[in-house]
Amino acid sequence: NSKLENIYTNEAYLLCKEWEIKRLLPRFENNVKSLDKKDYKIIKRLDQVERLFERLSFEEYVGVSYVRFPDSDKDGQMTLFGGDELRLMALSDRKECYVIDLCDDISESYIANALYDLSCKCNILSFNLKDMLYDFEGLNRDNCFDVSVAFYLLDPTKKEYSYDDIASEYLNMMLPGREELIGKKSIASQFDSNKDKIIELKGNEAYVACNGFIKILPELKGEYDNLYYNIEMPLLFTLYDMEREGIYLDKNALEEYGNTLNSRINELENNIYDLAGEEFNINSPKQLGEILFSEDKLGLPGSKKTKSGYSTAADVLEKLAPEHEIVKDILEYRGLAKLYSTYVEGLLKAQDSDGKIHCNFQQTVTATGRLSCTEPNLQNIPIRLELGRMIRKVFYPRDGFVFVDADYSQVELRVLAHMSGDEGLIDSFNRGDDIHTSTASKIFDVEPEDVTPLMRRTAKAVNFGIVYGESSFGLSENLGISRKEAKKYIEDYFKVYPKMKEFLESLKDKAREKGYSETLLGRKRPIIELSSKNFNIRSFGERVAMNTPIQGTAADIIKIAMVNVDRKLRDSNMKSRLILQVHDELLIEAAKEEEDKVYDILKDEMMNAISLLVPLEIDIHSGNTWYEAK
DNA sequence: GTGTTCACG
DNA sequence: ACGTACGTGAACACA
Ligand SMILES: [Mg+2]
Repeated sequence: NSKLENIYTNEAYLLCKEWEIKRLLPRFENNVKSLDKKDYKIIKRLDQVERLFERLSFEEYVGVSYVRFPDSDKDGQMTLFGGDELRLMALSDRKECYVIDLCDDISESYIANALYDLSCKCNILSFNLKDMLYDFEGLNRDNCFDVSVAFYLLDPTKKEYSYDDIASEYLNMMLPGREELIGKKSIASQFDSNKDKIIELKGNEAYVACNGFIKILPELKGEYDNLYYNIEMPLLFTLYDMEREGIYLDKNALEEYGNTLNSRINELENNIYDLAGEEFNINSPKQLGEILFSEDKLGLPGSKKTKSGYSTAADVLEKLAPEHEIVKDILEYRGLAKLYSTYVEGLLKAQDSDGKIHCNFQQTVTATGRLSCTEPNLQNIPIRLELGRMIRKVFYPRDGFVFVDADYSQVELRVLAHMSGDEGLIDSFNRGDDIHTSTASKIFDVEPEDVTPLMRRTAKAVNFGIVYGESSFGLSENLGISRKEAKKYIEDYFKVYPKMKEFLESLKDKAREKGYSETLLGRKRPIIELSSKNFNIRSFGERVAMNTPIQGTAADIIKIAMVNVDRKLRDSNMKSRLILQVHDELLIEAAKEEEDKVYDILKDEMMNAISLLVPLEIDIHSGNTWYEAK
C-alpha cells in the first residue's frame, strides 16, 4: 500500500553519473527537476557576428567553445584531403550564450580575427586552452585562461573537469553532459544529423566556462593566486610551445634497433616453447602461470598473489630463476617484448609527418600536481638498463643544436629536509654529502667511509620509504626482509633524524583535521580516505598525506623553474627551447652558440626556483642525443 | 572494460 | 588483525 516514490531524483542522477552508470541516465530525462536547458542565440549572418563581437568586447569574461574538423570525417563520408574547418563557435557572457554557425557566408578567418581582437579587450575562457591554441595561435596570451586548470587547483583528484559536473557542483545547475546529448560517437560523425544537440553541447560548455570561472574567482584571486596566475597559467603556454616544438626521432635507427630485438625475441620464444614442451602465449600471465606452476606442467613452487591466479611478475620470477632454466628466458623475453611493443612500435607509430614526436603534456591529471605525458608518454623512456637506455640515442636535436639536460639531485629529500626542519638532514645537504651514504652512516652508526654498498642500498630504500609514506610493510617488501627488521630500520631512522617522526605525524594530523594535504606553495589535495573505516583505505590515506606535500612541492618547484627558464630564453631572444620535462628533469634543445648561456640559465633558474633551508643542486650534461646528454 | 605487467620519476 | 610502498601511461590478454 505504500506508494513507491520517484527514485529518479536529482541526487540519484548525480550518483549515477559519479558511478558511471551511463545506461541509466536516459531514464532520468523526464524526471530530473530541470535538466536545465540554457537557450542559445544561433547566429548565421555576418552582420550579426559583427554586432556580437562588438557587444562582447564590453564584457570582462567570455567563455568560448568550438567545433572544428576536416571534411573527410563528416557523417562518415570519406572525402579525403579535406582541410580542417571551423564549423561552430559558441561564445558566452554571464547572461547570454551565442552559437555561431559557420555554414553560410561567415569565413573562418573573419571569426579568428574577431576572436583575436576580442582577446585584447576581454578575458577569454576555455575548458581546454592548450588545445585551443593549436587552432587559434593568434590569441592574446595575457588575457586567456583555462577553466579546467582552475578547477583542477580546487580539487586535483577529480577524474575529469567536464562542464556538467562543474555546473552541478558550483553553479547548482543540472545540465545534460556530452554523452547524454550526443552519445559516444565523435562530433564529426554526426555533425549534420545531430546538429541541435551539438549546438547545445558547445553552448553549455561556453556558458559554464564563463560562469564557472567567475564563480571561483574569489578562490583564484585568493589562496590560489600565485599557483594559478604565476605558475599554472604561464606554464600552460610553455607546455603548448614544448608540444609544438617536439623532438626529432631517428626512424631508421629505431627500426634497426627493433630488428635486433626481434631476432632475439624469436630465439627466446623458441627456447621457451622447447623448455615448456608446448607452444603458448608467453604474453598471457594466465597461460604462463599455468605452464610454470601447474602440477602437470613444470610444477614450480608458485606463490599465489593476484586475484586471478598465480603472479608472474618479475620479482616473483626472479626468485624462481634458480629452479628452472626457462625462467631466465621468460624474464629476458619480457624485457625485450616490452621494449619492442611499447617503445619501438609505439614511438614509430607516434612519429609525425615532420619527423618529430609531439607528445601531450597533461596539466590536470595527477593528484599531486605533477604533469603527465601521453601519446606517446615521453616521461617513461627507459634508462635504468643499458639495452633500454639505448633507445635514447634515437632522440636528436635539429641541425645546429644540441641537447642540454638538467635534473635535480634528490629534490624530494631536500624538500623533506626543508619542510621537516630536521637539522641532521639539513646539515647533510648543506655539507654536500651523498645523502644515502649519510643516512646509512647514521642509522648503522658507522663512519661514512665504512658504509658498505648493502648499507647504502638499505638506507636508500629507507629514504624512499619515508617519502612514500613510512610503512614497515612496504619497506620489508621492497628489501625482501622481515617486517620486524624493516620496522627496526624505520625506528633507527627516526632516532637519528629526531624531527622527522613528529613532522610526518603532523602531516597526518593536519590532513585529518583539514581534510586535505598541502604543498609549500598551497596546492591542496583532498584525502577522503583518511576517514574510511577500512584499515587499508585509511592507511593509504595516511601514506598519501605524508607523500603528497613532498611530491607536490617538488612538482611546484620544477614548474616555477620551467616558467622562469622559458621566460628567460624568450626575453633574451634566444633560439634555444625547452622541449621536455620528466618530473625532476628539463631537456632543452639549445642552439650550439647558446650552449653556455643555456647552462647558466638552467642552473640559475632551477637552483633558485625557490629558497629552501637546503641548496637545490642539479646535474647537467649536453650531447647530440638524449642518450649522450644524460 | 578490467586486470596484469612494466617503463619512468 | 588488517596487508600497500608514492605518482603516472601503454600494451596485452581475456571476459
Ligand atoms: Mg635526479
